Amino acid sequence: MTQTGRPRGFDTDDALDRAMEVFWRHGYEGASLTELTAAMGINKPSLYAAFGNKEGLFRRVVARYADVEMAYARDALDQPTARDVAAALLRENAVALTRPDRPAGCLSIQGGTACGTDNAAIADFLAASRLTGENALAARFDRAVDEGDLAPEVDPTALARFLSVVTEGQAVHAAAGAPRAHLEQSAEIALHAFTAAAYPVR
Amino acid sequence: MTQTGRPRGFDTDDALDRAMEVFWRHGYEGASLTELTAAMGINKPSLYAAFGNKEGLFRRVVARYADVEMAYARDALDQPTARDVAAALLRENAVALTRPDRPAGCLSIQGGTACGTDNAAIADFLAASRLTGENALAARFDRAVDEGDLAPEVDPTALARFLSVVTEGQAVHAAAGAPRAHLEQSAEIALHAFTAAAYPVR
DNA sequence: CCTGTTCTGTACCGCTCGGTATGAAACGAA
DNA sequence: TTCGTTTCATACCGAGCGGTACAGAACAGG
Repeated sequence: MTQTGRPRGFDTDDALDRAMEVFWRHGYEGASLTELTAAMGINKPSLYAAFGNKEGLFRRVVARYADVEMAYARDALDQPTARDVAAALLRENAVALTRPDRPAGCLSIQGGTACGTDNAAIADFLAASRLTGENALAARFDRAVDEGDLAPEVDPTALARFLSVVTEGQAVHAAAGAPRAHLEQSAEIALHAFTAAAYPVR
Repeated sequence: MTQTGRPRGFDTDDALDRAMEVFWRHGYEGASLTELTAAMGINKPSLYAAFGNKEGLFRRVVARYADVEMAYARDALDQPTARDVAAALLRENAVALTRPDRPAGCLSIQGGTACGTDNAAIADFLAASRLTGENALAARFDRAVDEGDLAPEVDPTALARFLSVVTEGQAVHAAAGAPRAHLEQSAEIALHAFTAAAYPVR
């Protein structure tokens, strides 16, 4: 069906990328519609027509963030061994959190760890989004047990949880201005720990 | 000097504790003066007379939080060895983040990881507050090197940074609703990693 | 008692927030 | 050209924000 009416004057993905940077830098509540529309180059009615409301825009932004900015986390799952998965994840995480052309830290943490009473749904949504990644990691380690890469006595979900904790801590540190080298240093120590826990007999 | 005038109708520390819970739960920006004064049982003019303004109140709250709620972190530094310090810190951290009579997580993270443009000073203040703890930890590990507890080739600040990353990640996880057992599980894995990094020759 | 000082409660300020009514502008179809 | 449809820009809405003016109430000292 050919669309009728006046054509949209902006590209949706471009607008989402501009909005992403604002949410990333200021969080859900800290990002005002004034600042969002200014960054996106559109007016409020256009935003509401395209995305419903502020929360709808945020959810679209987070979905795009997961697609584009978190690709390295999905790619890490393709590594051949559990140790390689952990290494790729932690190292790429340190790089992603300190990209000079992006705000420091992670949208999923910066976006809404602390939200007002009414916006508790935002914090829950982000927590669920992070949990999805953690579960994917646990599933990958389950597979590693099946493949004989990990010993049967190790707990795949515990390993995934530990890596999730470290990546989130890295994000907090990065948002506070920690340089990439510091994060990489911590990543290597965490990797030692992961190896010790994942390959106990050695 | 005996004070003149009408006596204050509320206890400062009690009021700070009530305000702490509100900031802890909703963050700096998410906590409105209406909610704060309601929880503290006072009116806005009393708040402004006693604490200056919202930011002044928050700084007093954070100072009290560090004194009262973070005592376990200072106590951990008194452990005899670096490994015992790390163990006490990580384990007590897991407990503190999931106390049933407190909001989940940590005020220092929940309070203001993401703040609006004008309140960037709040995020910086909290980051500096966390860095103080990290530096105290590094100083403790420096001492451990001097005492021969840690080998000269280990990097005390790197160890402190790693523990700081883990505790902050635990705080994020706890705020998302993770149970205490999950945090303790991750703490043990991190402790393995710490031991491997801190006592390499072994 | 009266006076000076400090605190308390009410009622209010300007401002910004998220969200919207409205009419003009820009297209495809006929 | 005219129409139906969709998006655009302006201007506005009620509500809640952080912060304050003001007058009365509660104390100590004289």
